[in-house]
Amino acid sequence: MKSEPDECSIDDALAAPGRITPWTGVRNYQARNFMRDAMRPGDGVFFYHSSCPEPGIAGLAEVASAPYPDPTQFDRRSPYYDPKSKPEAPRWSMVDVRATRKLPLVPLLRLRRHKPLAGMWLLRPGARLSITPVTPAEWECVLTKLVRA
DNA sequence: GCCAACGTTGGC
DNA sequence: GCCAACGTTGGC
Repeated sequence: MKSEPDECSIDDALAAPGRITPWTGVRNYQARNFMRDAMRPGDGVFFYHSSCPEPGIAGLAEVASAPYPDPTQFDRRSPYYDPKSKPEAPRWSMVDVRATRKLPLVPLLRLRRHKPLAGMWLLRPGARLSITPVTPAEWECVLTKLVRA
């Protein structure tokens, strides 16, 4: 899951009450579908820093709730307000995320150079999705081969 | 700040 | 349902 460290860094997420970050504001259908249809409480999450001087995996987290409607879609004062979404048929879902641990940064460049990860959704050419799936093999690979002690 | 890639919108 | 225009993302 991508987060701009200016908005919410891994340090911010670890300092939040209960280490919980409500993952509001996703307004892309494919990313929403991953949260709504594929994520389960306890699933592992790479906390990725994007749009910053050193993009890369900055920490670990886990899915901490079932999917539920994102309340910001109904909040007129929110930048994520969606006038076309109705409370009786919410358009946007979210999950809560619990930060578990900060990692020595695994830079995007190192991910790209590691051939076994070539198929990772995050690394696909032109990939912009803020939420992308990680296979068990990719998870293990990052943790055992790329995280410096 | 640039720009390529991609998603969304809306006219037809 | 097509497609051009536009907006956004995000690495560089």
